[in-house]
Amino acid sequence: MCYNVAYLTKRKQKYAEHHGETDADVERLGKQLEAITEKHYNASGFIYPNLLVVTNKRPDDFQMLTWGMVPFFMRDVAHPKELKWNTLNCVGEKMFETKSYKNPAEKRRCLICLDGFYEPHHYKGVSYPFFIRHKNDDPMWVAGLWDDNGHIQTVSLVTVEASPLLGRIHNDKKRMPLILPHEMRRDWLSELESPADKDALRELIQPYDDELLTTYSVPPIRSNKKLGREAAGDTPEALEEYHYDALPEEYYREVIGA
DNA sequence: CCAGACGTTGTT
DNA sequence: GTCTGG
DNA sequence: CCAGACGTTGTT
DNA sequence: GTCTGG
Repeated sequence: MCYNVAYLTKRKQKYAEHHGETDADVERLGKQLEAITEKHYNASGFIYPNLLVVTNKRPDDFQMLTWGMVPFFMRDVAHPKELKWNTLNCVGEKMFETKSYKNPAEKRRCLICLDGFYEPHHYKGVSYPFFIRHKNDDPMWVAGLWDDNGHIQTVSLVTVEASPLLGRIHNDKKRMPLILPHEMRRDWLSELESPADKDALRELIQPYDDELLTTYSVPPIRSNKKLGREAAGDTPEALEEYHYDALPEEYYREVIGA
């Protein structure tokens, strides 16, 4: 889906430590995070939550932007829910060519800071939610595009072709968020000054290294009779591994590759 | 030319 | 604001 | 969340 | 009234 995410559910300071270059940076970023009270165990994009981001305009600050990008030219739209089309995700491979994203792709990129994200796995006509995070629980730096139409600052999450592991999990659409390797995250925010810069940026649009990820099935976020389990909602339970008897043990191993 | 779109992939 | 489709 | 739909699907 | 889809 790339429509459900978790952030700030664990030690806030980790985000500051990962992004700050100096001790002073880390301290300042840490203070910014302390001021942020919003966090989500499982937020659906369709409620248009705020996301924790670092933009190219302010690469050394955390900010909260509304999920669902409202293009700058939609001057009379006050909120993404008023848009007539879906801007929660942006297909990374096409971002320079699409009308709504081309401008943000060139000038307004950002990092979305996550603990992890959810993808649906389809088995015998039923959809099972899986959570994906770093094996070592590091924060995830996901590519985003942002915009400002004079009323609201908004963000779209960039997606890319799925890696082998994510393709087995998200087995109908085979897409995943564009997760940036930690050492590449600031490259996503760099200014484009030449065609070569644009090519370099395009090079970042790759599936992530599966070796760094772990994934497991979790309870449904909303009630769903087919899954035979109470909904977890946006609570700590949403992140906890939950085994579905309908999915054979052997099948789990094949999918997850464990 | 001009009206209309502008986007992506979930679930209950 | 800019592209697409009729 | 909230606007919009709310339905079915023949052949020898 | 309740489900679906964005």
